[in-house]
Amino acid sequence: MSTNGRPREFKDEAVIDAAMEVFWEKGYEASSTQELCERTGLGKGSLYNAFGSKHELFEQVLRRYSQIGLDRSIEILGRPIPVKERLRALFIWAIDMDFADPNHRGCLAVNVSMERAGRDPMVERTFGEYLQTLEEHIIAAIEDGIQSGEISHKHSAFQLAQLFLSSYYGLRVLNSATLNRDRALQIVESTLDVMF
Amino acid sequence: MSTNGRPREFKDEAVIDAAMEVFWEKGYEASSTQELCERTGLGKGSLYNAFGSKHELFEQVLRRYSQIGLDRSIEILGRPIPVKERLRALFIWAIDMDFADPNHRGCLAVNVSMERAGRDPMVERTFGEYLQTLEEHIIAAIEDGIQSGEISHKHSAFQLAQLFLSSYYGLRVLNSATLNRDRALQIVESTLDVMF
DNA sequence: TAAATATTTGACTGAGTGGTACACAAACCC
DNA sequence: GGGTTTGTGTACCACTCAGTCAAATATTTA
Repeated sequence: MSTNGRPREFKDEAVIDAAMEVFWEKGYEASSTQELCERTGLGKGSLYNAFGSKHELFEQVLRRYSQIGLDRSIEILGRPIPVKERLRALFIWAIDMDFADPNHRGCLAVNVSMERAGRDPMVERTFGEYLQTLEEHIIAAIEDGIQSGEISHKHSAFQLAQLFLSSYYGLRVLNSATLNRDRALQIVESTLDVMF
Repeated sequence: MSTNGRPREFKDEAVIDAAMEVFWEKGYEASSTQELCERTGLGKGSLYNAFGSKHELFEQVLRRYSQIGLDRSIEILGRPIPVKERLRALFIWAIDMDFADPNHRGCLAVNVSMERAGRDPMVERTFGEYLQTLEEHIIAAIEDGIQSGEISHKHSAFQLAQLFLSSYYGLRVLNSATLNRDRALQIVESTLDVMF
């Protein structure tokens, strides 16, 4: 094609990961380009040359975050254990994430979806696509459980998946305010207990 | 006490309501003092004289929002109808709020709790207190239902209340991304169906 | 009317914002 | 080596941010 120029001194992936930390801690608005530069190690010129704008960098961060979360969720939902245990594992993984960081920064995707609800089509689209894919996998897992007889067919897989998803995200909202791991685990048990 | 000076030309309540609209649309960070002044009709001096800082004004907004929501929730939970219908009414009221505004701004308290999760003790405290009070009233309503025989005592009121609350807030997260009223109503029916 | 007090106004501050311009550096191809 | 291309570092841009302040104004009490 064309001759090469000076090679980049960084890997895009590493920069996106570093930027992710900033957006995760501060949210979108409160993350300044200056801090983004400091934490990624890039100068402004490099950062803007490579990513175009704060918002485009943010888009890549959100896509990567969603992809990682989705990969992990799908892995958990595919484990060779009872479906109820897979759903419990998904809950517990989320709780571990919520309480892993000392300043309980929660879930980046949920945080920014709420922060920018109704004003950022990119965020709505990205989070919406993520949700749809996650839902499909949850429905599939529950359907497996119904077919194998593990789960009663009193409710449809679709109904149960919806209940799971709303409870799953509600839990994370509650975690941001109540900050109590044991309480979160109680909610998980209640939810699974009522669902099955 | 002391002699009066020039009287205020505004009612605090009206200013807080106007500021609420701004924070609701934009979130905390993205609401500028300038827009706050324009929409409240106050000059900067008056606003700072009366409320001290953007953050203190925000605190009053959040308190007022929570109080209004709590009053309404308690009213709904006290209606002389079956408990299941009260919980359904609470769900539907929330959905109506989420979809009332054309740019679906959602729930102010949830939005800012997520936006400022882990970085704003005032928000955590205010939302936490609100949640605790709401939970108490939901538990009381469900206990009524259990005692009257409307609800089976297969699960405790505490368990069911937790499931309701997580599903309730999860629904609002999902609403911010999927933007589909019918879908939200389906989730409500699924949740109530599985719960009872 | 005059003193005392509280509120309003809007210009102003210093720091910080996202983003740009451009000189310079480092690679490739001939 | 030149010529081209791309990346980097930094000074700089116009603008916005939250917050301040002194002067003007409106009220009550004396």
